[in-house]
Amino acid sequence: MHFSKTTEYAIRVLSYLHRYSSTSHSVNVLHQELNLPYKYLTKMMTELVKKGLVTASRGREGGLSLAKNADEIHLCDILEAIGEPLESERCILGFEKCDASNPCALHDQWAPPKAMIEAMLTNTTLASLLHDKETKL
Amino acid sequence: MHFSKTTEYAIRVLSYLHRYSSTSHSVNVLHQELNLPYKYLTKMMTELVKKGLVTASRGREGGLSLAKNADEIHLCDILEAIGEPLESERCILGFEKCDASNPCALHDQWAPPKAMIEAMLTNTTLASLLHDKETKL
DNA sequence: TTATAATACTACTACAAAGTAGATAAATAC
DNA sequence: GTATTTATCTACTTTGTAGTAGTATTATAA
Repeated sequence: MHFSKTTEYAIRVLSYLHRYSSTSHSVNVLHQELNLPYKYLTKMMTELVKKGLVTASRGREGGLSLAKNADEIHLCDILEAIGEPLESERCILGFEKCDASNPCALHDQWAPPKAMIEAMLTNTTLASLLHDKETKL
Repeated sequence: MHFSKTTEYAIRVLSYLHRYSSTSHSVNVLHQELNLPYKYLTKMMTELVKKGLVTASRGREGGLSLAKNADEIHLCDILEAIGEPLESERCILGFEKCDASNPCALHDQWAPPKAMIEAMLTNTTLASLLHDKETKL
């Protein structure tokens, strides 16, 4: 009942890119500032570039920055880019088909928390994360 | 953002033992009825016996049954026995220390869904799962 | 043009969860 | 007592995620 490490990393990196969006940042900087494994980060960022969430520029003064406005990037977009999509149709007990007409034993009990998680992931944007206070990334 | 396979299996098996609690059931029966891998199930059930959720009796007419009343077994007890505890203190972004006074970027947004999940897992008992209708296990 | 700072690629290792295989031990019906 | 049915133990294989290593490629500042 938690995010994958990769998802944690992606959210933190993209939040950082948004918070300090006046310039681009190299993988090395992200590695040091966020204390994430360098090599793993390069792979992940390459993936986020391919998925269109991040733009990369090479050479001196190059680096990474958000490819869209922060209010256009929802948490669910990040999960999807990482390969951990919402799976809103996925059954909590692992059944192939599970809905109100043919529910698993946990279907009804799981519905409210599930709806709340999905609402949070679809409504929360990068921009909305940093409004009130300085938070750690 | 999902349960481990082992947790899924455990919930299903314990629900089955409750629903058909008039008798005990061998691992082989559970394997066939619930379509779960036999050998994996034997390991898991041994663990649930050790943790005190299930009683096992050997020999002919032996098998497995619930060790407590179904209204005394909460979902969180199952998760804990399986080794996937609630981790209510665990930060959604993986930080060691994360609370209201020193929050991560997602702390506030995650709080409501988190509370709902925990309430569901602590309030739901095996007995409460099967009240209204026949559900699949 | 060239040194360099950066991304991008390919292949490997480490570890835990999931699943498999075979042998052993206990209880009971007969 | 014995055969059978059952749980239990030890060890192995598989698979996916996380993380590491080295190199190639690209862009740009000087």
